[in-house]
Amino acid sequence: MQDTLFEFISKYVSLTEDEKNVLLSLDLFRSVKKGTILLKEGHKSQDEYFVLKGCIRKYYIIDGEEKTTAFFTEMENLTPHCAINNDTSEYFVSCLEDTILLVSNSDMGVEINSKFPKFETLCKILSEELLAKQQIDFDEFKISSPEQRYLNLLQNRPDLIQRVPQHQLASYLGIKPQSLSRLRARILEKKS
Amino acid sequence: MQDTLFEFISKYVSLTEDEKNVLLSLDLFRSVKKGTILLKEGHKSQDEYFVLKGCIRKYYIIDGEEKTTAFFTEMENLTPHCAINNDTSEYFVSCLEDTILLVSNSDMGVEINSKFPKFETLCKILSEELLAKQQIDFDEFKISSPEQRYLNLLQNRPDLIQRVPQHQLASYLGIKPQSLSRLRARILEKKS
DNA sequence: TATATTACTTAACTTAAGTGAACGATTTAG
DNA sequence: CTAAATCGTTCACTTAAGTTAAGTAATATA
Repeated sequence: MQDTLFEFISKYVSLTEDEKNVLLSLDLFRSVKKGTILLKEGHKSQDEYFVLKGCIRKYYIIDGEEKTTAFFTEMENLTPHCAINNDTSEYFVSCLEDTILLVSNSDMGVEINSKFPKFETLCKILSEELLAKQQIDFDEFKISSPEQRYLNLLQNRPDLIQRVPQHQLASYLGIKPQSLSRLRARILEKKS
Repeated sequence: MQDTLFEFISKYVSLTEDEKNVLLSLDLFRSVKKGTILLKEGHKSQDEYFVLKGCIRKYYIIDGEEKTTAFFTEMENLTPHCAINNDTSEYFVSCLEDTILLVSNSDMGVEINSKFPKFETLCKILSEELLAKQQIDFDEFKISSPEQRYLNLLQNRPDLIQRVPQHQLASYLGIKPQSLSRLRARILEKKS
């Protein structure tokens, strides 16, 4: 598991054995069972999550209804808004599958940065990349219809469609589960 | 005009007179007329834009139709994706009003960083803030209907509704201009 | 100033999403 | 293992957005 992490990091910055050991010594790895809620609405937490294996999900509860706005899978990072603003969370984060996470917080960030200065460079690159990716995703969402969004997802993240329950996918696409069922049926009809 | 810039920056990092002079010496200020196209689809550019006064707009042209995905007004920054990836742009950027911009590119970034190290800190804070803001905006967009999106905009950015043409607003809300007209009429009816 | 173009609204009609309900098929919990 | 709850699909019906077209107002252009 550590190896996948080091492999991922080495795409961005080179790592010495010493630096690898620093990372390991911090004991950041956590195994969490499917269904575990990592963060609850109204709660405070400084933790941020980097997914090594598995899938976590971010969702709001509006009028008693879950609204899923994001999934994070292998090598994706979720830094909850409340951790940045030192505020209470507006949303939930839970595990969709048994998941292995790297859980860090800003205290650790300070420690990591002192022992491992490249870490700051890494964070900068990752957050720039994330920002760019998010802008594109947002643009694509805005300019697409629900059906186009589903087709895009099928192209870009076919794994999600397999591993995520339909009703959560629907909400992620901005529609109701029934509409997603119908939309899928419609697409199949068109093909034939 | 410089004063508004310094005032804005001083919210994040303190500025000495020397540093102010460094910034001014770089000659970053540009006045651009309404309608000017700053970036075209298919073109390359390293420039990024910080709006001091006025409004710029980011839009795609899909099947000959403009799809507006963002507006940037006073004290907001647009770093085009193509400037990060050194790629050709997928979208256009144009001026909605006569606008005063701060135009910078990564070459200047190097120069600024050497003469003015705090600049890096400033950029980091701003991009973190922007990332957080974008995530919230995206979430809000996903969990809202077009009507709710319009009402949110009315709450959060009433200035946009005044200064932006309806058909661009519509596309920004993810709907057609006719639907926006109808939606507005519907809201007025409900109120009475 | 006259003319052309563009912007906004309204209307009628079409298409797709929301809603409520029903039905098996899974999954979960006792 | 069984009962209960949840999930996914389908249906009929409602509501809202897309489409096409028309008309008026505002703006830009010659």
